[in-house]
Amino acid sequence: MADDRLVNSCENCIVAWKNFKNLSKNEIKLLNENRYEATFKPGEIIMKQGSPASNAVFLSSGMGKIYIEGSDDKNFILGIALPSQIIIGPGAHIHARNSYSVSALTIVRTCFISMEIINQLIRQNAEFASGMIEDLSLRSLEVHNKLVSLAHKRMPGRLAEAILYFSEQVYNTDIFDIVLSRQELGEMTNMAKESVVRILKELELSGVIKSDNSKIKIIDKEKLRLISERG
Amino acid sequence: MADDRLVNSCENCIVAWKNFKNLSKNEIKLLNENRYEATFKPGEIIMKQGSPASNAVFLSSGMGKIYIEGSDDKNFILGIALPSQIIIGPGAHIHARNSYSVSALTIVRTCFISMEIINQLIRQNAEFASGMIEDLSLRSLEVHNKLVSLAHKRMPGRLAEAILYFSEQVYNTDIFDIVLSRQELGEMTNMAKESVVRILKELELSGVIKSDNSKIKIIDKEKLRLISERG
DNA sequence: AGCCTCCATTGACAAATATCACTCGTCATT
DNA sequence: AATGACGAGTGATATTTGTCAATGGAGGCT
Repeated sequence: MADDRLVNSCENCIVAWKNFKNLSKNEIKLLNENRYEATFKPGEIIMKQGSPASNAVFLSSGMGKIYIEGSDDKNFILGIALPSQIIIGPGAHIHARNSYSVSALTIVRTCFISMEIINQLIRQNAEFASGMIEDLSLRSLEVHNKLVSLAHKRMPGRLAEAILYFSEQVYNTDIFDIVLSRQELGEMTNMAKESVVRILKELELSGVIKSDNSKIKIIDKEKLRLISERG
Repeated sequence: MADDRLVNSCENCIVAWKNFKNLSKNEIKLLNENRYEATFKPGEIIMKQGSPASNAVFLSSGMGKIYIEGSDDKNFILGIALPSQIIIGPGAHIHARNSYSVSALTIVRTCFISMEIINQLIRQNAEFASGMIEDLSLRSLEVHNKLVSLAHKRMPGRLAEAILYFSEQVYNTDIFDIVLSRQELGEMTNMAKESVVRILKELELSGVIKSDNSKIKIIDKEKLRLISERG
């Protein structure tokens, strides 16, 4: 039977979650036989906050926006979903509900793997469980950092931090086309879109970055880092 | 050999972490033989942010303050450490450093258990590992909530939330003596101590609570909840 | 008793940030 | 080519919140 899936197999997948390295051949096979692919267009919702967390999601290509939906359309963007990560909210292990939503920013190709399989692997493979703990801890640390950032930094610091995030965690270059609108950049740094615009301009005037519409170029990374750290 | 420790044994400990229920008799024995007790006076530091996360801490009595130390003495209080919880930062599973500090608010009696033991148990007991994942997830969810709260709520909402937290998670009653100073209440809700005072007064004037120095009494819980949720 | 320190409280003011109202492009659709 | 929707950008203004300075009370220590 021909397999017309986009990703041939978990075994040789080059964007597999690092923790899958801890699985045996048979366990990988189990994964591979129980994964489902789907492709999303920009704007489409991949995972919906509050709905049953029945699957873990993995991106094989593209970028997603991970965000918490608050009341009155006030969203908070936690970060960008990328390949090689497991996308699964902390709620999955508690009440089996998604703790956040994920929507496609570009064309996104995904693999879905049932939480039943994931939980089975956790129970039967201690190294895998450890890897899951590590991943959860890492996410937790990131959220801790966000918390401190929100609590202690003023707008320029938070925006500088976001720019560094995109440069270092998402694009791995100092010049990039940012996928987020000013509005979304505001939802990520907790500021009004007008403030994003103004502070972006300030950063440009002080020679730290160059920003033209969606294009952002970091001119003085050290200064940017200083602004990010000083708050 | 006489054992003069305050807690007789992990086996019949009534404030044990719930996940220890997943351990076998032998594993409990291992815990019990490798735990160390210490008593702290108010103000003393139980766990220091940045220092090696060599132990998990458990309170057998008293209350602690879990806080992140930012730059320039700007702390952020994450919550109150209580008995029956495991106190261990997410950093322990990543780079073996404490992600936050914990200091005693009252006289605190603690058990320390080495991370080596904890990690060994994670590796050899899948149920225990699952329980650890659950705990981490729960903490993660709490921090997510804090994040949304900070980002979307104004001061009265955040303070109302903190009061409800103390009422429901810490004291389990509607009238209590709060252990935190106004300053610390501010560090928990991200507001200046003067603002804490002012909003406490507003809440009192609108008949939601009664507050006299450290004594807080919730008069209208529904209204308080409304303020907390509406932001 | 007198002194000292810490904390709560208050009022006046300043700083940070949001909101509103509007203009201007750009791009897709008719 | 005209229309409309959406996002970027700008200036004026309002709101929220922090900072500063000062006062007073409670408790511990000499």
